[in-house]
Amino acid sequence: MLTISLIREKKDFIIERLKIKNFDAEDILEKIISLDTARREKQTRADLLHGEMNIISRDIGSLIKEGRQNEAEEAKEKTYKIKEEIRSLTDELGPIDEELRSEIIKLPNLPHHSVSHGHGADDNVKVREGGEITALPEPALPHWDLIKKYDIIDFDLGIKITGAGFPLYKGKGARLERALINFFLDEGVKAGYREMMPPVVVNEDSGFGTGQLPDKEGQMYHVGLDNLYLIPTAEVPVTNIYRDSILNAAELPVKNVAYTPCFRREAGSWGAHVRGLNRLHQFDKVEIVQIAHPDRSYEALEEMVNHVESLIVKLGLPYRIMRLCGGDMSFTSALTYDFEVWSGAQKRWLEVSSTSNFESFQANRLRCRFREKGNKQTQLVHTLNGSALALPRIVAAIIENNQTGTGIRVPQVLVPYTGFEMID
RNA sequence: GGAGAAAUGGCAGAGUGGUCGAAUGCGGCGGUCUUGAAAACCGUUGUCCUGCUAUCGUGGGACCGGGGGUUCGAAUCCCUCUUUCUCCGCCA
Repeated sequence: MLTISLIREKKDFIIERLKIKNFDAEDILEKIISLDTARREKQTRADLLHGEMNIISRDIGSLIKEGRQNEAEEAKEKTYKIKEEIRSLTDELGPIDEELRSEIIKLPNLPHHSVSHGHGADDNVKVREGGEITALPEPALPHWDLIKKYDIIDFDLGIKITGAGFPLYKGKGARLERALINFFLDEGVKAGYREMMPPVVVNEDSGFGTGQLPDKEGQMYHVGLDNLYLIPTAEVPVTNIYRDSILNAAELPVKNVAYTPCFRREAGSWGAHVRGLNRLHQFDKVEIVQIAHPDRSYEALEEMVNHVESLIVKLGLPYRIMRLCGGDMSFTSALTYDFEVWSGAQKRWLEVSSTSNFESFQANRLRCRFREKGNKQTQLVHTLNGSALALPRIVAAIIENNQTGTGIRVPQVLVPYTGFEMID
């Protein structure tokens, strides 16, 4: 959510920046500014009347104390009209506030100046790449065949238990999954992140705080009876730790890492490219989250990008890092890097991490601020997060790229975690 | 799930209708003293909205778990929701 002060002061700047995201903000901004003006005018008037009321009420108090009943009654008479006026102002104010809010949350975050204009994935900019794409023994099997061949992930049983998109990990498949989770968490802790294990269902306030609600309501599983949501990412609970809080500048940056299962309804997004592990309703992910000082949030982003990259390098997967163009970026992000690994048998790049700086966009919704030592004023923090990493596509790439014809070689860094070198 | 009690500033904890944004203590910050530190003493100490001011500031308003109500006036009374605690029941 953009701050109202920015909207008031930099309307034209916002219009220009949002063109990068192919978003026409002009009409919304006009509306916001006129609503805001009306709101302030009425609020000021109401405050003034409240002030008057406070004075009269105080006087009535002392009049009664002094036993001057008649004068007190006269003063009461005076308040009735003022009270009524306040009430009608308040009644008008409610809908204005509501509409103002609903308009403001329609505005996406402003993209960072390095973000290029574009309409979709084809316009993303390759920042760098690494690893080697090696030839696989023929016939190279896609992961959905390999998992059956070695009986490590079972979609049919997942369907039986729950439904499509809820796989059952079996034997060495389950061990591999757990090994990756532990490896990612350990690496995060080594990099200075504090490990967290948050709830995986959240309330409405949390959903709103990180921007899933109200616009992406249909993407989350909703527990109607208790009005709770299954998290689509650990970003939601972990960032909401800091909702409604004021941090000391000295505490920044706050760095947390968390493993959670993630739940996504993925309504309407099934198609040709989502076979097997490519898209699931439930999957495992380790997420890194930082709360940073605004002056240093891009350093933090850089650091996070390097961390994610190091994980992929250690797993020995060919990868590339893409800077998303305006059209492919999320609503809330100011700058996003996507990490893609090469899936040898599918012969395509799979997105395994999205690492973003949200600047103050989430912080404003979260009301998460910080204070510089010796300074009275608070200002909004910057929030960042990134997958480090999302498991299913990593698993897909590992088992496709490391197939030997007689088995699947486990990456060396994982062997201490799995306890075996081959899946066969 | 049943019965009862409670929710106040960073924390502890007063306050049961009238200058209460809120006593007091602790903590924090600034100062005096000291070679330095501690102790002691003095001062200061929330958030949000808004007006004025180039700035330090300063005026007004709101906020005592959330929402609603009664009243000229609510931290204080009423309703409701949420949460916490105690007892009982159930239970990984």
